[in-house]
Amino acid sequence: MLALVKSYGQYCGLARGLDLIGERWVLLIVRELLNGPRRYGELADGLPGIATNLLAERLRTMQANGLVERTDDDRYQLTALGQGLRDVVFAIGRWAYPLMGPISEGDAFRSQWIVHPVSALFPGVDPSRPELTIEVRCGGEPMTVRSAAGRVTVQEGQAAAPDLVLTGPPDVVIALLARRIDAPDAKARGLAVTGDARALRRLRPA
Amino acid sequence: MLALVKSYGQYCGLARGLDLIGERWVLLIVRELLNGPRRYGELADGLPGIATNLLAERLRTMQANGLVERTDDDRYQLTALGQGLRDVVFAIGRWAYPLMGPISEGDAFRSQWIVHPVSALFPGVDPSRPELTIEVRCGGEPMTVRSAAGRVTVQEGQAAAPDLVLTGPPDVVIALLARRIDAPDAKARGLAVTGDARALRRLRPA
DNA sequence: CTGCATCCGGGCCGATACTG
DNA sequence: CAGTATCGGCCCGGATGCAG
Repeated sequence: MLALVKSYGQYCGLARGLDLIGERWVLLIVRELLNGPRRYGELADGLPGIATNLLAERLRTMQANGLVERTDDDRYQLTALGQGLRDVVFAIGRWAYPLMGPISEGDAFRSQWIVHPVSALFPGVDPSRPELTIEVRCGGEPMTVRSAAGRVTVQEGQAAAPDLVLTGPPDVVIALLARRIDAPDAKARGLAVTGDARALRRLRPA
Repeated sequence: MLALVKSYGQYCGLARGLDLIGERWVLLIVRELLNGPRRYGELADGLPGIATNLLAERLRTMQANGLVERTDDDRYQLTALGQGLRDVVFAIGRWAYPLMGPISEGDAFRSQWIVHPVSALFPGVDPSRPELTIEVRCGGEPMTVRSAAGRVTVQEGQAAAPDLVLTGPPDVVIALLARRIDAPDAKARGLAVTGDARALRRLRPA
């Protein structure tokens, strides 16, 4: 095996982990694959800014390191080891979230990027959560947030019969779901609401 | 400010976080500083393999990004934001720990690197933990693991009157503390024990 | 001696062109 | 669609210099 990646050569768990995930783009590729298996072109689209040769090389290295494998239909998916990085991705996201300002002009955005922050807002199972289906439109493909049987899931695609449709910038949508702002504030910041926004209050306690 | 670091330019919490901590060596510098303020030379010693110019440049960037600040006596220490990375460092360590084999010849090691894995073994407060002081010698400066008032702490330096002294390779010491192996196995793998190793059983439930 | 700065060779990154 | 080939430039790593 070619150890192309420069190892830190330190007997330390953090250093060993960074030998596998410390290179540029690796954790962002993991972010995309945490939502399920993806084709090469889908990954390239979800990683604006990556060069095609780098994506190919990273996928090869991640495969050699046991993070990624190919499916029967030639898509890429995380191995069990790769799935274990969910906690790492969420830990970094939680840490970085407070220092995210409003979205700026030069920032790229993909609608699937709201899956992790929204999932983090509604962890685990809470039977007191109401049945609720929300369609979110932040640009690109619409996303569906569904609360059912106490569990909240986020999927790509529009909802069949949403109770609520939120259309606007991603930072405003997330702030509203997190109840850091209320509906009038969100509307002042560019959000359009179809349906009864008061349903959100029962989804997440203040 | 000069944004020297190449940003991913993605409106995503993970990408924003990696803009600050994704560069090589940054999280390892955080690892060192999580144990308290350090001088430049101490950092260099705790980061074998780093080039001196890189350490200086990283510290400057981390200071500009609000992760690190200087103390009155010109040492480096983490800001509140930098301290928040403890969860990230631990998440990566937990993930990577299972894929660490025994220490190999080319690996560098520093005794302070056992602080995080040992701390992770004994989280929070547990009143049922016995009062116990263990001196650990894995090479370099000895370390002291102290269980007092239900809380386990790890510090540099030897203990005044340890109940137990463990001398041997770091992987064996940690495996014994984690109770993944027992005392006879540990001795077979190069560990020397002074005192009654049975005291460890009360420190951590099987 | 500590705490960096400078210099240099090689490799990685990023953009583009190209191919089955 | 799914990569491979190529190339300029920047970053990394190692050695050395030097000021307080």
